[in-house]
Amino acid sequence: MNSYSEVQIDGCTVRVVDAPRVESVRSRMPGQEDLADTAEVFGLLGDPNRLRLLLALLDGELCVCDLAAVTGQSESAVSHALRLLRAHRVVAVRRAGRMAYYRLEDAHVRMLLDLAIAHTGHTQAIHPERGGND
Amino acid sequence: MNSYSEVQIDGCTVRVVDAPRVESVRSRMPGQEDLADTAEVFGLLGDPNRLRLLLALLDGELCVCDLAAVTGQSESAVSHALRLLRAHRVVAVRRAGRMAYYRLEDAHVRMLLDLAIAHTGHTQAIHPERGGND
DNA sequence: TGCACCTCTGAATAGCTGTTCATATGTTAA
DNA sequence: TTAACATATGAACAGCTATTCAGAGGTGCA
Repeated sequence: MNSYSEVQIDGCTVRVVDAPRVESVRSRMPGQEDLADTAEVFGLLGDPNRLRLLLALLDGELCVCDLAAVTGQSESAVSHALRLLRAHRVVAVRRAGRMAYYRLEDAHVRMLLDLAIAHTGHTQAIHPERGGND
Repeated sequence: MNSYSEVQIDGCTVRVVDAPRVESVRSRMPGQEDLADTAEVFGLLGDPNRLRLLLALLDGELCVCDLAAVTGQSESAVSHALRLLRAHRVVAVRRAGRMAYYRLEDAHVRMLLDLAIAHTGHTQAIHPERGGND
């Protein structure tokens, strides 16, 4: 006998098993806007090429063509990616003549990257046969 | 007088500005496989609905229908999302009769979620208005 | 057994995303 | 000024993704 109950959520009747728990978790859930922002940041890190760009910037600023060389992408693709990252305040640009030097701007993102790197190192220690780079 | 040089990368001649820096960053870059894995994890967190699911699981396990109620998705959508997360070992399932209780399995992902939660809202306080640039 | 229930799955579709190509903008040097 | 240069941008296309719908397991109860 799995006692479940019916609860009103957003005007709809929904079947739930642990009603108070559901209400509690729901109340602690971040607002839709914060959630969308957070998901967007994760989404930006979810593309291998953008991730490479950001990891390359961990040590300091680099110009577009060097970023292209480091990450193995076309300069156009890099520029498009940087535009996205710039729009979300993840990177910032310093213009010097016709060069554009990009740097990591978001301290939060830097923490996420550091955490990710720390864990890939761990994976590497466990699977040394994978190698450090190509 | 922007002295740049030409470097061989993957058999292609590429124009770079700071050649030693490019080589140094390139050598520190994680391997393609690790990078893809990391990006995939971030990608999983990059969808608002999946993010909601995972945040709901921070406090402990929940069944599919309660997850649907908490996150406001259809049970089918939740099941599909959980299947993906399960395939990547981010969540694990405990079956009890016809119920399926899901829990967070990946400690790394839990850290990322905690970090994200800790920072939600702060961004708003620091940057009251977003989207002035570009 | 029959039936309601919870979850899972496959197929299909609509929407998003990242890349490329061509071109524009702005800069430096000759 | 002209030419080479560094980056930025728009359009378009291919590939991916998340949702919905319909239905298929399995499970518990009468």
